[in-house]
Amino acid sequence: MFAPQSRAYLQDPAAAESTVLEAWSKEDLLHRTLQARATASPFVFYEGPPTANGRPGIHHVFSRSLKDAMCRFEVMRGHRVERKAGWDTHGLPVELEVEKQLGISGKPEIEKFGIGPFNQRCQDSVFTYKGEWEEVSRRVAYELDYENPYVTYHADYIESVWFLLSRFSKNDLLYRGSKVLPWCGRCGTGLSSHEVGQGYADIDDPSVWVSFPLLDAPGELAGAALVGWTTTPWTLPSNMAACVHPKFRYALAEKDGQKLILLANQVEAALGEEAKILSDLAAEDLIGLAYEPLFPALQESAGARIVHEGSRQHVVVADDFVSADDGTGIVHMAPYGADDFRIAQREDLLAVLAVGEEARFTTQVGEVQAGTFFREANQSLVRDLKGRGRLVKQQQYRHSYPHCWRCDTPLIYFPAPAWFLRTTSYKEKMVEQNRKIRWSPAEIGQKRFGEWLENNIDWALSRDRYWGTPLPVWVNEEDPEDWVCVGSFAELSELAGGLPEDFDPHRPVVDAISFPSPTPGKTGTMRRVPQVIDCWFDSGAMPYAQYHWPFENREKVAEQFPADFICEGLDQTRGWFYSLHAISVFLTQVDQDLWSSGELWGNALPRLEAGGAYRSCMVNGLLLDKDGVKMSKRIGNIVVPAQALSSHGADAIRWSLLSGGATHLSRRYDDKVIAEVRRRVLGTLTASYDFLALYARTEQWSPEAPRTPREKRAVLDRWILSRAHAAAEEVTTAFASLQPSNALRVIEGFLVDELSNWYIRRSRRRFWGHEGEASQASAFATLHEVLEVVLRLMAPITPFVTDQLWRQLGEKRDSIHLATWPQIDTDPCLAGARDCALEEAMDPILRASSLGRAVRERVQIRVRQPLSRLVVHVAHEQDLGSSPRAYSDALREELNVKEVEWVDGTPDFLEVTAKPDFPRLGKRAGKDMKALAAAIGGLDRATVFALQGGATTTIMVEDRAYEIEGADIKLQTQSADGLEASTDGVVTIGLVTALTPELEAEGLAREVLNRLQTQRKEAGFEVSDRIQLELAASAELQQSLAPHLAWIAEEVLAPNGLQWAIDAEGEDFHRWELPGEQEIQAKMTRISLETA
RNA sequence: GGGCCAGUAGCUCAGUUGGUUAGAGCGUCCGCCUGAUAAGCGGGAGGUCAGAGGUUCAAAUCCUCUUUGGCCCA
Repeated sequence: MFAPQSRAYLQDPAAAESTVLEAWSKEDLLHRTLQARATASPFVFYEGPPTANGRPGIHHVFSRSLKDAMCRFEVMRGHRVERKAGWDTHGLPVELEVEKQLGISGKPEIEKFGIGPFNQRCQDSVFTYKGEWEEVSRRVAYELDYENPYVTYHADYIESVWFLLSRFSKNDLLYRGSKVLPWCGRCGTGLSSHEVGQGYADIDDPSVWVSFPLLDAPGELAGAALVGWTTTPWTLPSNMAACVHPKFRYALAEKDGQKLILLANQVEAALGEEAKILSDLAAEDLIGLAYEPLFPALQESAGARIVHEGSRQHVVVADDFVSADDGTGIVHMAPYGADDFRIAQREDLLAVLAVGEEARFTTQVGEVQAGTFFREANQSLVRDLKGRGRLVKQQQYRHSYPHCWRCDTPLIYFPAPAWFLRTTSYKEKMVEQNRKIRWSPAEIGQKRFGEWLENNIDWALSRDRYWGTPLPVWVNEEDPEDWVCVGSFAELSELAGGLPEDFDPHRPVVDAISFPSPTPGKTGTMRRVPQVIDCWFDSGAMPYAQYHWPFENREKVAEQFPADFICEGLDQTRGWFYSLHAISVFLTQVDQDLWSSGELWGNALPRLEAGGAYRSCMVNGLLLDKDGVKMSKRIGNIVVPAQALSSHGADAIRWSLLSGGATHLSRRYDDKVIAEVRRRVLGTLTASYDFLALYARTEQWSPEAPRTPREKRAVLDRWILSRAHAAAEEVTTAFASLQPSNALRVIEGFLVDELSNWYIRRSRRRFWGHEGEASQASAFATLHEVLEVVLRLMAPITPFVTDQLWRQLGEKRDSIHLATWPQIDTDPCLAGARDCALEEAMDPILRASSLGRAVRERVQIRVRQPLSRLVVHVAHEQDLGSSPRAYSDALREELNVKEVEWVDGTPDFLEVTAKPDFPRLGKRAGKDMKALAAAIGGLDRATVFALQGGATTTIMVEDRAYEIEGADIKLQTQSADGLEASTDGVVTIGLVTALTPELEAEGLAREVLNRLQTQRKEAGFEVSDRIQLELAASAELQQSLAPHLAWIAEEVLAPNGLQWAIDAEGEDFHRWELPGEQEIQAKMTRISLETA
């Protein structure tokens, strides 16, 4: 108890923290915390699973500190917070890493290697950095249960995912379609967007303007042709429609007797100067018109593939994706493009491909033979069109085009078969449910996430990959429309007549399972589709799959759903935030069949709360380096968590990450800022504790000592307790409203300014008993209580140092993390401690002392020199809840004056002017405000003071009368002559600076005392050591000091008084200069307690 | 190209429902204090609140446009 901590902690925080960590693991703190809250109401937290095949970075420390702080806060508030860890283990990044390890690349090589061995490698690799993750988590005190994590590749987890998919299927929300992917024909695979991003290169393509003669066009459009523009002539055989922008204006132009239609401002660029504009057209004039196809209908040729059945073809449609910047404002549409495909579905267009998965033509088109590589067809297609008079213009066009990052082959955009979830069918429910989520910051939910939901498109669920949850869909070989989505291993076992022992649902085991069609009247074998599912679905399924719901733990999930709180990075908006939301809204609000009977497979199925998967969501921004540059391996500005933690300690890092700026903004990580936090915040905290501990030790104060009732404590004590109450209230609000950085600001202000720099500094003498025993007891009790409050307020943020200090504040204490939060209405230290009147009264004191120091500096009189009198005037003093005059002593000591004089009425040394209270009068006066402000500014001194005394006055603005009372004005005081004065507009002080010989002598005495105290410290004496003291000085100085010798002796703990030395020549004598060209010498020796 | 966010002192950031002296920390200069602080305190200098326009008696705050940066999407 009360061992010093500050020095050790600041010098080597990592060492100090490791001691605490050892204690936690010895005490098994995590489990004891859960046990202590076993019957408490749950606060549900979901851990967003990280991928363990990448190393943890400092940005993970950021989000983990946030999550941990919020959870610790809720635990202290009395909730049970289960913290199940989780690992995201599937997906492309894992596969790419394994490909790199194996030195292979691309799907053909993976299949050559074998899907089984490949997936085994994936599974082995996903926990490569698991140990590092756990260590970083442990080291930053991210309290998480790593013993029972959920793992997305575990069979149980996958089975839950299958169940959810089968529910989508049973609600007819799972369907097969096509998805346009960037596709490499050589590798035979789709590429993810980040792969595409790696492979852009400049390429020359023909840029062609092609005419589409209208069929059966009305009026002046008869005989006219649309002009479409494209840089991919190879897509023209698949042309299915022409698209205009619904808001653009088009022109009917004439050139060489041909009537052509295109954007008005592109006429000259496309057709040349000789073209004439005949008339202006709106998009509506064109929409729905049919035109002559460019090539014979593809659907009739063998080898072409229909990717979207539709009843319309070769018509004009409209969409606002059309750009006016290049081209003609009329876009040729073919099924090789995401926009094109989307519009084809909406407009019921027939979409037919002439190019297949190998990026080669699959059918003959004109001179182009089947088997031609797509780009090589460009030239002959253009020649063909030219020959038929359909080519309006041609150019070469250099542009940036995506290439396969593996083999440099130009990519095509290609509609591949894919499975979708029809999320659009319940979009409104998702939007509505989102409004109930508490977002921090709110605008992410309303805007970024909300608008993303508004523009929801069906979830493209399938991936043509290997390492992932297999899509549990089996299709009849003979009839593609006969398919089934399997919802459990038992169901699969029943269909397939048994499963292998220790069934691993991954590929390729699952691919081998086939069974006869279960559909009555159907023959044929059911085989699994080759795809796996988007791993975002895996992680979005975690509320259920982490407990193998609904196969097990039904009650548990009912309790642990939804989450009260989740917290992840901004990049999760379209990731985890969405997948959690989409699945939960479907399951709890769309799938009524599931819940209608209240049971499943004969066992009770507790209904989950209808709605989203989380009630509140905190979003954090990116972490940049100290110069605001994104961290990347390439630049080498990565901050390695282990290094940062060992040099600064976790507390300082946690504090600085949580304190700066709004959490959702990207922020910088700077070592200097963290070192500053360590000094300013943690240094002040430990020093405040050390102060208490030092005097508790030397004065033998015990926390068990009877406590002075609060009403009998000194006003300063009651003031700091009241401030602690206010701080606790604000901190609680900040945490509860998901704004932890506000909490830190409040704590810092309270700790540094109010507790350390005012309360402790002003109370020091009381601790060593100079103000009497009652005052000492009151001070000890108060500081002990306030430290207990501030430690608990900080515990969620800086869990190490707070626990370490907490355990020092009493005998054999348990961890602070098992303590209860300082609730303002129930905490014994805080309940009823708020005294606003007292706080109001302290404010002028703080202002006056600040002003007083400023005046002393201006007139160059140091604070050690006593002055006779301080005059203070406080504007509106009578409106304060209690009088600041109660703190006269604090002010007197702080400014070292003999007397504080409080003046009221109309003090002579003040000039005073009035200003209107704008918020108050603005509402009343409105447009007259300016005139009224001028009139108030012109009020004379007598009137202003009269108003302060309760009188009223009437001010006319034109013919409107305004009755003005004291509360309507604010005083601006300025000091006049007579005193050295200063003002901040509220408090005005005057300092009498005249020095008498007595004051000068006392000033000298204090100089001497200061030198002696400094010497005591330099000599390494304990604060309670008694000393023997010999002094030497001139006769003149001896005379000046004479009246103060007893006082000096008392202050420096020299029980035998001061002796004047005859001979001060020895080495033991120190010599100091004093103001006034005086000097003094002293010899100091420690004496034992017995002789004292 | 679209959406969202941000731009306040040299740096990092506060700034409430619009209210008239725009604050803090760091840095810098000057001074002070110390029987808690590898510290601390006070003061000075430092601001076109990114720019322009608008609404209002009153704008850092609300609206529009411009501009710069970040993130997401295409």
